[in-house]
Amino acid sequence: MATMLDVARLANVSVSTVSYALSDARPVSTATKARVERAMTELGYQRNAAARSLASRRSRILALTFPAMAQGLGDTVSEYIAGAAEEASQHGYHLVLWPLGANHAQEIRDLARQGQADGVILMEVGLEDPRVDVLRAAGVPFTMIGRTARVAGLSYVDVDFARTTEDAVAHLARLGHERIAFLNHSIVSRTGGYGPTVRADDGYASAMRRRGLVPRAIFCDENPGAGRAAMAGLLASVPGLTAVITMNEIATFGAVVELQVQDLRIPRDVSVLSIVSSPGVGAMSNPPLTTMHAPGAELGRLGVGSLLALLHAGEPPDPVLRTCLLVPGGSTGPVREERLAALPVRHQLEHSNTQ
Amino acid sequence: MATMLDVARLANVSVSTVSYALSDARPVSTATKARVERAMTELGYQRNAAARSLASRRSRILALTFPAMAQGLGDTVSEYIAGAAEEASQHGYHLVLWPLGANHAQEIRDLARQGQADGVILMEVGLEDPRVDVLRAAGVPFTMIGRTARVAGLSYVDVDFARTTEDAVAHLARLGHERIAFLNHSIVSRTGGYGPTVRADDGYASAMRRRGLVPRAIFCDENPGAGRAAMAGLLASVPGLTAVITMNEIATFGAVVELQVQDLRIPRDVSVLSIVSSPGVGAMSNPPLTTMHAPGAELGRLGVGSLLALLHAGEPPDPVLRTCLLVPGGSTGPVREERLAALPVRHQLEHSNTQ
DNA sequence: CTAACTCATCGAAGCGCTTCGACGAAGCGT
DNA sequence: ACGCTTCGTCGAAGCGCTTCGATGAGTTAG
Repeated sequence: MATMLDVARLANVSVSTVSYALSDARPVSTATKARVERAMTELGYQRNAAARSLASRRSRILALTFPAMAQGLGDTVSEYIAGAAEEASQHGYHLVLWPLGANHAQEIRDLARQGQADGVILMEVGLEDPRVDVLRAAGVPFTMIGRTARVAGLSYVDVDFARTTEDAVAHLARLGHERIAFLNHSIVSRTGGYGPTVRADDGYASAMRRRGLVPRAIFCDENPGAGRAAMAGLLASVPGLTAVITMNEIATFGAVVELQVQDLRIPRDVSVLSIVSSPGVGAMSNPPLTTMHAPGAELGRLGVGSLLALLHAGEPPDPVLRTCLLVPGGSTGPVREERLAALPVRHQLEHSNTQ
Repeated sequence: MATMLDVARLANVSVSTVSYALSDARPVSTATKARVERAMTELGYQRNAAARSLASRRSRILALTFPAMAQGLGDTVSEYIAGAAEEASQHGYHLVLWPLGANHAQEIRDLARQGQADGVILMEVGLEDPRVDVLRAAGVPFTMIGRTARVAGLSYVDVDFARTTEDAVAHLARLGHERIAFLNHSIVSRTGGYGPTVRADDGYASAMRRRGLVPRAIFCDENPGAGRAAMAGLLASVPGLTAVITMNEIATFGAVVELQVQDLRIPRDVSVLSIVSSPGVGAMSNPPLTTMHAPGAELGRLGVGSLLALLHAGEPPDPVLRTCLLVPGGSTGPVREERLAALPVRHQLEHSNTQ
């Protein structure tokens, strides 16, 4: 491997000039820069990362902790990663993923203190996330995607669940729906304080009540079977149900099947709106689902942006919330009079769970 | 951050002794080692990674290139990552994931030449993978999970598709099945030369022919809708079909639904065997699918092992193939006489495709 | 009792870069 | 024409480790 000294010799300049030519930290004449560049390509030169980090005291690496979740990763996570990687490389940083979950707080801290990364991005943050305290105590710069219960002084970007659920309910209400159910993530995630589950549940309930409608939320494991069962449960307990908002991609597959099996047409009989999802996943169903697209790539970019701001300014930048945008598909439509008319007397709808 | 010099002073030894105490490259008396360790914990010392890499000329980092596939990641990939990470850390290495696909060959090479990693593991290798030539030409040590068409001199670990498909057919044949179809990955992956698709297709066809049975393979996109359609197609074109082997997790969900919709019971009427999958995913269906479990974690470990062997010996170690193990579930059972008896005359089964 | 080793430790020389201070050579206002 | 900046460049001092050769003390063989 050629070193900077080799380049300097070949270009007839000093090592420091080569360094400045590369970094633009001091002016270098265009003629010199050209000679340096020619020498570099001729030698196939690549700057040694270790020497660079050692001398400059920063690795130019950002780490994204990567939950190797049992459930596998969806579209959204992939988008997030791609967005983050792109933003990082535009700023001369390199994004790496660390396959370390929420229970590896110490390990994350140690790696950061070894200088393996200049900052860390935490994904899948719980309302009480042990990593936050550990990293804060160690002075490791970090940003979260998602957020803990107490966010004072922390840097984060997240989906605006309040706004997203409000928009979801608004979309359906505008189409005349009133009996709108919500199929959420698992009850375990709710009791475990997983932010999206909790915030979406709250947001949905508020949005419904604000309109004088009765919320009907159900929690559901992330698999098609549970989705079918949950949908069946909703149909049995909510007569005249005309719309369901889902925030559980895999379960939504099952829910759609159950509707088909019960001979209910989408969207003629029941509208389905899949939120915090993506049109790509929505397209897997028939009809393609109307979705509210999670701003994955954008959050990825913003997350990296926040971390870099924190790194350079030392101050946590303002948090960022982004709402999901409605992407019309074929699964939501106006409520049909027939279905409403077929209703018995008014029901008492309640908040309930299934595992 | 405390440096090694701080530790040395506190422990009243030289810097080199601290280094030897940490690395065991030379003997250090137990008394001294104890003093050094005490000093380290007292100072909360962490070895600086950059200095270490620079001085020793190796980063002790292995990179796993990580296809941020549109389709998201399944269980198997997660298992693979976890296995690889564990094996790496047992050998004092750190596994990082690089979100770079098959079209980022140059970038992977450059990062390696900057010393960002000592070696690279390639996932999702195609039969003609551009990364292989680039990395080989640059002298970057690498191992593959999966393999190219020509594997001479290359280091790889892979699923033994020939053996796995043979075992799958054998399992069903033992239960009396003869009309066994195969639901594979997409036709695009087949024509694109994606190894698993091609090798499983070949293996299945051979296993069938070896028994005098007629192969009936269908290719299918990775979504539930396509799975339903594919299953419907198979049922229509293969009268008396009693078993289907699937190697397409998401499509399998759809296939199972189609069977239910057509009122065919699993496994009474049709057996379903999901290969190169995992019991976890199988459990998402009802009944839980009998699966052939992809040896994800083991391949992860072996992949890292191969790469480390390559790094230390300089010679590519012998390739490793691992078969998938049958994990009984509730979706395969003996063929029923009634269904066989209901058959019309013998059919000609052919090899065909759907998108 | 001494030559020949082994053990435990130390000092110093880098690893390949960044960055600071210095220094001529221009350029500029007056 | 004078000091003053600014520009372009250089040399040297590290960054925090690893690793090599050297050294003295303790052991063992003959």
